[in-house]
Amino acid sequence: MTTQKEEQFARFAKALAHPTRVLIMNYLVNLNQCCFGDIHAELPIAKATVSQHLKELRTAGLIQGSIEAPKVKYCINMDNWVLAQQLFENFFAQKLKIASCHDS
Amino acid sequence: MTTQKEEQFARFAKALAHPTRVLIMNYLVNLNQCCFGDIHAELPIAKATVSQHLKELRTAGLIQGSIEAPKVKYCINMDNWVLAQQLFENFFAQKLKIASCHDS
DNA sequence: AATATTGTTCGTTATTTTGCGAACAACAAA
DNA sequence: TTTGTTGTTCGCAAAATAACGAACAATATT
Repeated sequence: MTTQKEEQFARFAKALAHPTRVLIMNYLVNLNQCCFGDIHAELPIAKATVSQHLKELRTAGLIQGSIEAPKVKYCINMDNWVLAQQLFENFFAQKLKIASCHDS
Repeated sequence: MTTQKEEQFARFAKALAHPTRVLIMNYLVNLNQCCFGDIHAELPIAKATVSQHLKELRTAGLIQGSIEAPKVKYCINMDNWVLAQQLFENFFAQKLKIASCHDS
């Protein structure tokens, strides 16, 4: 069936499968520091929802957070960022052997 | 809020957010032709479920199918494959400005 | 015309996701 | 010690996803 690589790839893809989470990732990539409040301020949604999206990104390993009381600082998880980058690069690097279909 | 690019990125990511769909994509990338039955034969799941996954990939624009009675031939959608490739490449090409956090 | 092959669609069930407000926890500040 | 700030967790509701068998549709074959 599916390989470990495919499972991991799908896990990363799933974490990125929501516009809000993509926005959060883009936001984090372009900052050298930011806390929950900064992220929440960027979004038109309740803080409970923001917290939940952050949790999913954290669970997927794409970000990490540390407590700097009374704030919580978030950032990209370097190791997994690189891993995800490689997985997606490999995925799209595959040479297509297509005799393209018509229609859709 | 979220941009069109982010929306599209999330849509592609969502399509790739399930191991079975990743497997289907990898399978299609490496063949120059294949029909529903070939894909179904690769998977340990009911054909109704396979059909549903194919539909999602089709809706997301990553694949396309054409009828070659009585079979249905599937292949990668070139245009959107390239688009997705670019979106993911741009996403991961962003230079990180990280003062990394600790913990997780 | 009857039958077989190939996939899709329908209807159902179970699970997960998304979103919110309210309650809570942890710490800082007054 | 009381109050304020900052986030997380809880409980809930609505919607979407995943999976299946059965029924169906379209075309080949006999």
